[in-house]
Amino acid sequence: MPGFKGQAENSVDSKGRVTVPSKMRKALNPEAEKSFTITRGFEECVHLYPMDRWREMEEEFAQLNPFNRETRHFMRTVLRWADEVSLDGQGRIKMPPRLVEFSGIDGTAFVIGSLDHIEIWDPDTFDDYLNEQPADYETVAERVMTV
Amino acid sequence: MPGFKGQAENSVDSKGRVTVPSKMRKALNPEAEKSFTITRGFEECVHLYPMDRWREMEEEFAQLNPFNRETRHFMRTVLRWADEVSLDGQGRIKMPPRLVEFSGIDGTAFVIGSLDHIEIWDPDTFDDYLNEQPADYETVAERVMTV
DNA sequence: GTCAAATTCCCCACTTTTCCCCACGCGACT
DNA sequence: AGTCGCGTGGGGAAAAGTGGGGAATTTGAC
Repeated sequence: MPGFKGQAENSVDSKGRVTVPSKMRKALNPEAEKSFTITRGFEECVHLYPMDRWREMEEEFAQLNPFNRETRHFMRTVLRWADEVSLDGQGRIKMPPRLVEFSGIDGTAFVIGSLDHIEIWDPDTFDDYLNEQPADYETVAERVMTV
Repeated sequence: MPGFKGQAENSVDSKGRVTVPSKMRKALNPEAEKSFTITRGFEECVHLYPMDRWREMEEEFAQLNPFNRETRHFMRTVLRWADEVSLDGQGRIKMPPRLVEFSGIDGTAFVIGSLDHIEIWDPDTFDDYLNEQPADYETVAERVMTV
């Protein structure tokens, strides 16, 4: 089963609904049953995990030590922003208002397929993010992909 | 069975009743039979454990060495604050007055799903907690999730 | 032991939000 | 030119959260 890839710029209507690009919907595992966990990602974006993948994440979280202060801070952040959403008949999800606000989205969402999850950005925020990067693509690639 | 996640800001009425968010109620194991153990948590919050999960915790406590001074202190703290509560027909629990006072809750409760348990905070106290955190989310995530 | 007061429990009613269904427009491919 | 798939918008039904009242049970005092 292939991972998520590609990008799209879709509208976010007044009810906070965003269409999940059809190509990404086709990459969904039937096991996920059209439902996702949506939560805060890194660098002002929102992460969308298909249910089957989220289950695995939960198991990883459950292994962490709850008596460690930083673990608690981490868990509280990931989990309190998390919410369960499902595709409606039109292939859309409803973004919780607090995640719309967090990501700075206003009318338009930039959707990126990212293997096991989908990222949702405000288009302008994503541009800024790209411009902030100190190293160019080739340099980063070399560092990341060199063992 | 999915863990608890998400957040809500629900009212605490004059009788000390708080609605457990419906999404969290749906994540309950039928085995828990709508009853919980409520007790003192860490950092001025209150913890709510579904009965089935609390049973497991009790077994873990029973493994501890009762001839160790700190073990005794730990057990006395967890257990003396603990109380059993159940959902009413509207999906609410009644918070024991001493836990309302302990957490500083006054009219509004901030409820957070945290996998195997639910956390209940005073909203202002939770804000303070967040502001006290020395490291940001990205940094903490990298430290916690890097093996 | 009895009564009064307070607390708990359970039921009903209201308001707001959420969810689900239906209908439309655009573009691409046949 | 028609059809199919995809993305977009709105309206009505259902559910979630909130507040209050009355019966039953417990607590404490006399």
